[in-house]
Amino acid sequence: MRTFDGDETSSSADQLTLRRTNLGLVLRLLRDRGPRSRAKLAAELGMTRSAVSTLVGELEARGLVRIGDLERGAVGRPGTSVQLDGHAVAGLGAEVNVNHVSTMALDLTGEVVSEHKLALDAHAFTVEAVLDRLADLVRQTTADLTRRGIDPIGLTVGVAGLVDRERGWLTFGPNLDWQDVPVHELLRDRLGEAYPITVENEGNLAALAEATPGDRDRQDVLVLFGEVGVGGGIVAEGRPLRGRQGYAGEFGHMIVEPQGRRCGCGRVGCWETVVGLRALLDLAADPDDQVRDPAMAIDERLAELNRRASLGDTRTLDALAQVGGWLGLGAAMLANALNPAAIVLSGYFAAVGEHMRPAIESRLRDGVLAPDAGGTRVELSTLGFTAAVRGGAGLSLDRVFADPTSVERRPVAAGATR
Amino acid sequence: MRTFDGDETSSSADQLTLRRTNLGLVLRLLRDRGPRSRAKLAAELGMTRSAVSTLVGELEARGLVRIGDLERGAVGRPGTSVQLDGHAVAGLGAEVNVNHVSTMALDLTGEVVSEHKLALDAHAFTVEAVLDRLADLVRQTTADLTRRGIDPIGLTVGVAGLVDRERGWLTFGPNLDWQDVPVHELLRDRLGEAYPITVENEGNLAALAEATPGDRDRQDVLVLFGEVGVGGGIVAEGRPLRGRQGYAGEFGHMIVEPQGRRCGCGRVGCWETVVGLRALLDLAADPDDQVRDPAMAIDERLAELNRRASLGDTRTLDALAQVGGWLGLGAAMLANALNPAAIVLSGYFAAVGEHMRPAIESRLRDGVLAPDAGGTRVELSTLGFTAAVRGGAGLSLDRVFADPTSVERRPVAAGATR
DNA sequence: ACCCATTTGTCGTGGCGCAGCACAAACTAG
DNA sequence: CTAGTTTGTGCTGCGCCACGACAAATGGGT
Repeated sequence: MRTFDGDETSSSADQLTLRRTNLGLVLRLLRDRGPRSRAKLAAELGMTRSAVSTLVGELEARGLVRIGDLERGAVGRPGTSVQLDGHAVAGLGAEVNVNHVSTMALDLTGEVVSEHKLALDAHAFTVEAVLDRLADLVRQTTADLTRRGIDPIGLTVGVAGLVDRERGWLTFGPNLDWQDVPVHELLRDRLGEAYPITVENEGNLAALAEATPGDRDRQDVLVLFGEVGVGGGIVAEGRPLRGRQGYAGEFGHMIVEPQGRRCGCGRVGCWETVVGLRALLDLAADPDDQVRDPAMAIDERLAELNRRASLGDTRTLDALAQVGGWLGLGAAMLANALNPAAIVLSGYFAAVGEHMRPAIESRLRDGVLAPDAGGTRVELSTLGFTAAVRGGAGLSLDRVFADPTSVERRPVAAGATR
Repeated sequence: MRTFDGDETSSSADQLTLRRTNLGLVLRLLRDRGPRSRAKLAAELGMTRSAVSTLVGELEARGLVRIGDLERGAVGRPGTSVQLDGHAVAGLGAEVNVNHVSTMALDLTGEVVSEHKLALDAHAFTVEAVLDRLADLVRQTTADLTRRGIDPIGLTVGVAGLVDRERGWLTFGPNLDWQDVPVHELLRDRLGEAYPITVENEGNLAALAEATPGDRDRQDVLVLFGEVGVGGGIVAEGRPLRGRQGYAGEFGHMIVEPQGRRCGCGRVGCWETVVGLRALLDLAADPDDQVRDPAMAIDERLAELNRRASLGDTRTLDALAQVGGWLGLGAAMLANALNPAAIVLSGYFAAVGEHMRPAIESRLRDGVLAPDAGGTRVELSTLGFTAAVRGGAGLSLDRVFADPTSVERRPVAAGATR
């Protein structure tokens, strides 16, 4: 049984909607299961071959798919493979973080087309100045696209903080020390209206980057992102869980140790006081240790901790086990509440995660009521600090997969082969 | 922009799907916003009046709506009001709990058509015997419907424990002391295949009962259910959040006090050790107090506590404040993670909730990072122990709202007025 | 009492999109 | 080289909604 989704403001469906739906269905099938012939598409979608042919024809006219090689079967006429074509459009992602601003462009096939990053201490600049830099980066990215003849289809901006998506405001960003910033408006002023701009919470975008569309086993994902602060994002049934006001995913301030240490937010016993980067460094090293030297890059400090752990240094191992235990405790609470397929550790958690994993998994197994921890796996992110921009670019692309008619038909190039 | 929802196994959309969608759209609009004329429906859905007319005609032929009174406007021809008709179909809900089995039937308008309950100590019977009793109750309920000429459209069974929805099994039910029970199959054997039977987690159903379809402010709801054990359910964007294996909502075993008391599940410091009914009774009364007498009904014991609290008994008030504080702590953690519009207290929490509310709300405000607790309200459920069956019946009805063509056309009654 | 503006509901026509069917094209097996 | 199989593309038909026209039903003004 199928229905249109009825969550948006109710607006009826007509023939055009039907077309849009089926175009999107074909496009998503090609994304999720790879290139295949029109006949196979028809069989898998339960349509006739003729209907699929016209759909593929329209997608081709919009530059979204192209006809590829022949597909030989056992017997019979070979089919012509249809595959996603990344040369028409790309989705843009951008991020405003405390330490950097960055952008990424993904084409329809998920390939990175362009990537830019600028280290930047957000505290040292005004909001306007930071967004100026970000806009510069976005312009560089779109210039890369223009050079290749690719159209930017949308920009999704991830910011560290609480986002009001409807207005496109960052309402509360304690780490950036921003408050009530109309990010959407400020960026539109700088970048124009050539493509839609969406503002999202960084954690949600990172979580989306870890979820894989179409893969049933990667539709319910929880991302835990550790730096000095701890945040995250939730993807449930393939969709970001934002909550009523878009504030979901603020895991760092769950209170896990009521008699514990004071947190930067003013409360006592927040989860990030025991699993944040500072907690690990406090446990693993004396104040004069090099790994606590602010002048040293965080990556290098984490590498040094990994080196010590690999050499069997007990203090380091104990510290990692202790933080891992706390991490596992919180992970277990979230797993009891949400039963995700995977909890993905990102940020510094990923960097030293291999050594924390035993402690985390043991606490998770012990702490989750469902047998076998409800099937929740612990994974280390491989996306590093690009998770949010990647998720943003992916979210921008979703518009095309939901409605391929949002991409214009291209002029009929007479015998154009490339 | 609209699309078909693409989460189910991909299957393409045709004209019939289009019709189904628009029929459902009309039906849901009538449910969510009440009776209105065809012309108003057309304006709100962005369709033509003629299209709406045929849709309403078809819904009428299926007995789902009926033509009501005239609707006078300021000027012009008055419209005829179209409204949901509850006389054709009803959704069934059922529940297997430790202390009772129960059923409920809701008609399309949400009215209770039939309700049955049987007190029953599940531990004293075999699985088969308990389901025999439940099946009896369901048969009584459908008999009530048949007497009125109403068709049962589906049955949703809520069970206390972890449910594998695809197979319809209760995989793990510690409170019932059931394990790997093929509930779906056992009930189908007893009730036949006249209507589809679905098995769901009790907490999810209770949460669905608290959420209101169509109301934007009641689409993200968290239900906390307190008895001896503590459970709950999550509704996000109007849909139950079940997690990868359907185990989401097991809040009672989140570990909040690592050095605390041992829980019935074998772990230490589970939330239910500090907010479960036993914790409240331990704090509020000496062992020989009447409110701890197992012979006394729980409702009466709670009423006695409420009475003492209202009279200003400090020990009772302190106990409620302390449990309320722990309740608020857990609520804050969940609110940080999920940012619901409302946290609904159910079970015994609702019974004594008025006296715990100040403590809960204070902890919630303090413990949630988002300003003003992210807009999360604390509410007391008024549904009592019927929440799960009501949610189940509502979920059964959802099939009709999603696809009205699943209800058969009725024979054309020649001028049958009644 | 009558006319007019306004709104409602219905009917007929047209366009669009998919299903069903027929058919040519392209291949394998023997 | 033929038979059998599979693929992709026309063509026709049907269902559904948009659009426009029209009759029906009302209130307000004269």
